[in-house]
Amino acid sequence: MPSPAPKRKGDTRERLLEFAESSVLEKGFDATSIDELIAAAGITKSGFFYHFRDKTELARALLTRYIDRENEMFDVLFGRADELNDDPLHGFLVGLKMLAELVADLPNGHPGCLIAAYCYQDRLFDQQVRDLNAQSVLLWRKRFRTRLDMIAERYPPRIAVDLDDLADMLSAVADGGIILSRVLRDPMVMPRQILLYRDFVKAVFTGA
Amino acid sequence: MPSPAPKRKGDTRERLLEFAESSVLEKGFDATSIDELIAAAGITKSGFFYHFRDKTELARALLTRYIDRENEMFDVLFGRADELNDDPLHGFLVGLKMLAELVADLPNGHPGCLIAAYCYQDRLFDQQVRDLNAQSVLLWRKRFRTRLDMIAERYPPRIAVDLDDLADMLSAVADGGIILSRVLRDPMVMPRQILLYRDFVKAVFTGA
DNA sequence: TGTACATCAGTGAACGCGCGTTCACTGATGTAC
DNA sequence: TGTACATCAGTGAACGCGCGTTCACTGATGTAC
Repeated sequence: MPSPAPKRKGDTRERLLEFAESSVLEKGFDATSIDELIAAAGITKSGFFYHFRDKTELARALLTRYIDRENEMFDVLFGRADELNDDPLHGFLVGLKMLAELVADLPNGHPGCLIAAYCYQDRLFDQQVRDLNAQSVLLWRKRFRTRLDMIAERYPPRIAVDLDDLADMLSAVADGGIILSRVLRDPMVMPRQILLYRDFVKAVFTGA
Repeated sequence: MPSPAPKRKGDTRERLLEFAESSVLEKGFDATSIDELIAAAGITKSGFFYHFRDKTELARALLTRYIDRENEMFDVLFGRADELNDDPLHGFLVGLKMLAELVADLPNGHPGCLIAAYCYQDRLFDQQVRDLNAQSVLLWRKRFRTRLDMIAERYPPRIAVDLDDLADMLSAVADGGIILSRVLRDPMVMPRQILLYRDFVKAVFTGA
């Protein structure tokens, strides 16, 4: 039953975060002014400070929201891939393909990685934010490392590589691919890099 | 013969660029104030505007300087690698190893890629800067693509990959590796990613 | 059911500071004749 | 060699605007009894 559009609680805050995220990815955190956010959201400045104690709280909220969303995306994606395959290697390869397609289907290309954006504005943030950043990258390393261990059990690697490095490489290729796509204004570069990483993983464990 | 330290022309400007570059890589362009640059260089604000018409001219100068330096670095590096090897594959592999060692030897890790920093502050810059950015990435693609073509002539690829993508992957892995290194505060992550890319190239052309 | 109070989601006005930029000026060095 | 002028590498003071932040206040909704 369709709820009759009640004044949704937390809606304004969510909209502020939404505007802020895309602005931060395009101009950086410092250049994202509170004025432009409230203009977009249609409230006054004091309204902003009702939702966020100060600008650094916005930074934190933005980052945790991003990390949570990204983790959920990986859960769903590789979860679905595993439902279709009970072989860990094939599940991973299918998941990577789905990831590439997901990004390829975005009309304007990947909107950008907040971790990367924050990383190049490091000094603007406090230790808490920097730690959140590091933690999330380590979590992805662990996530993919676990997966690679499972694969290596059944498929002894044909190429001797460090599996932590191979796990990291997905993050690296993704972040690097996003940068290339944005700079070249070619949305397809990033998904093609993901597929190239996929070729590498296949080569490591199957020799082709 | 040691020259008696004449008042070096262009010295102040160069120092301004030096301070600016490291500040931009740490905080971003917008958060890098002219005040902090002149404080570091020991001149007044008007002195800055003698060297640069406005802040966007600083942005341009910073970027062209960075691109030129990076290109020269690649010339020297792969030039030396080729002197030691007349096989194009081995020359490339040696060059990649030298690149990894170069970065591994930096005491504080890689200082960051200006292309990436600018990319995440896109909206702050004019079309000229964005075009410079894109051009330099295309130049690296071409540089490495040419190299890969030479290799492919002698070593028919064992793994079917697009050579433009494989060329791009070096940039992607480098930029992504820099981000991981910075976020994790582990300088070795980036060189290890370069070496992993090296393993992939070797696998593509030799099957191991 | 009515009343009292609390909470939610803001408004409106004011603040001071830092920022990029402009302008008229200057003292030392270089160049033409 | 001396003089006139030009260029180089800045100085010093002032500008206005935008920024993040604060503070007292408000009108609508929710909750206790």
